[in-house]
Amino acid sequence: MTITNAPAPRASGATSSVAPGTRVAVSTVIFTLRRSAGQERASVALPLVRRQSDPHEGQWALPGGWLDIVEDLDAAASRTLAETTGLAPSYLEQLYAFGAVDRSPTRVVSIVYWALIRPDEMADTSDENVRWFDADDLPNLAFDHNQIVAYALWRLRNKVGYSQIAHGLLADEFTLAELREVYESILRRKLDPANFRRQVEGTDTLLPTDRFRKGSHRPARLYRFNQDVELADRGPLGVRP
Amino acid sequence: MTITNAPAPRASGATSSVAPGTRVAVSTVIFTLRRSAGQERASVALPLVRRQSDPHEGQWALPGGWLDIVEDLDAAASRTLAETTGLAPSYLEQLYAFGAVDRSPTRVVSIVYWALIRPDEMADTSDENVRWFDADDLPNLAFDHNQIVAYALWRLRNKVGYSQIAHGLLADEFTLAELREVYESILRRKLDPANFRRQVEGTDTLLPTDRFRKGSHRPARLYRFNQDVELADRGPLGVRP
DNA sequence: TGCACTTCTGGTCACAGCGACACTAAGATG
DNA sequence: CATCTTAGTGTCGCTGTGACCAGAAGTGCA
Repeated sequence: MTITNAPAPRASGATSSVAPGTRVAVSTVIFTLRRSAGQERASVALPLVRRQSDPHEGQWALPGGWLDIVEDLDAAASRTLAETTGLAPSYLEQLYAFGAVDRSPTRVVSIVYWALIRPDEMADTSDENVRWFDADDLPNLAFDHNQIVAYALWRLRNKVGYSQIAHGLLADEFTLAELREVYESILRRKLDPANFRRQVEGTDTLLPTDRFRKGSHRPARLYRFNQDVELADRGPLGVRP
Repeated sequence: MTITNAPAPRASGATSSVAPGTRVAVSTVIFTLRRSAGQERASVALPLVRRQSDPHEGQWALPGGWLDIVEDLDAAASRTLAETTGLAPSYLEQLYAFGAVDRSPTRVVSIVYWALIRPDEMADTSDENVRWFDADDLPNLAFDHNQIVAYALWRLRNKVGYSQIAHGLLADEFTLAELREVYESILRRKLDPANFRRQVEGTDTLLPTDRFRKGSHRPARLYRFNQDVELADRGPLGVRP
């Protein structure tokens, strides 16, 4: 294996012969749901930023940046997310650490997070260099970011089956049809409305309200996520947004 | 939050005023099964090394070391494991990246792996500074390593339910009773032999041989792990030992 | 107003998976 | 040879789930 190991200048006033150490970056795969015109279902979308500098300049890449020396990993991910979308995530979890020697010309270990944000809270970025892409229709990304997104998608589709993360894509109050549509969009298949209702009502994760959503046909009851259950979900680490 | 940020000398000939960057370490939680004398079930055990140098000197800690600049993360974990046990792991997977600012006096991001090795392949280390501990009865470890082990144990007990990792703790050929004992040790509860057989035979993960294990009472058929199935198990990343 | 249509909501039915448990097979032990 | 222990088979009842039916309650159009 050939390794291009171009020395990168360090920010401090070191002499020029300093060998570059391993640097730590933090990137985030930010998912939301987006309903494209004419599409039957909503689709999973994520923001990418166009690289302005040397490695892979001009290509699209995951939002991220260097880890600050006095910044926790989670905080760095939140910062990344805020700088891209201007929002706090409704869900944030560490995904994986990518550190293959040849994934970048200089040695970079990327701690990658994945996050969910609610479509209704989406600030429309007027930034030319930030664009939202369909997760299933991505261009060639910089570095190993295509592989990273594929893994994040796998985790999303996997975790939606046994976790309550779907609520991270909905507003405070929602109908069962809206919740079902989140699942259908992520899993890319239709779910039976009656069976879906039975399953989700079997758990204690939903609190029915006495309000209804009118407008289309028969009014649908609005539900609310049971906050008490949410915390037991994660493992002993308890990653908090 | 107070941060002790003692400068650590860099290996190269830099001037003394170089601020220390974030350093990357790799540690591994290595599990095996051990049957203590008088114990009914085998128990999960892991090796710890006594720290020889400054932070937390004398305390027990997970085996690990600095990430070499031309070394993949997986390779660093394998090296760690070899240096401790002298063996190649039968299972190796990345666990989590720990990077809280205050987890060490200097800024260290630890990429933690967890691994399984077969009890029968255990080389008994005569090293005074390496000792195997019961996972459920650990002393106070250095840094945040108690928390790390707790998380690794959670993952082990979780993953054994939906994955085939139990085979990582067995020899090539084994009886169903031996396989069941692995599950019982990890999950810390008895399993019904008949139901266990039905479940595990329902999958295509086991290949029956025509050999039997004699010695105790009625001879038990020896099984062999179906290698073809193993690969489909992991996600799109496919972490290989 | 009345009828068709859509969505919400509750219910039934058949089937698969699983825990509990009874029972047979076969070698070890004395 | 009788008894004990472990290996392996079969059965029963419960539960969760997919497929599907049917009534409830609105909208929209003739």
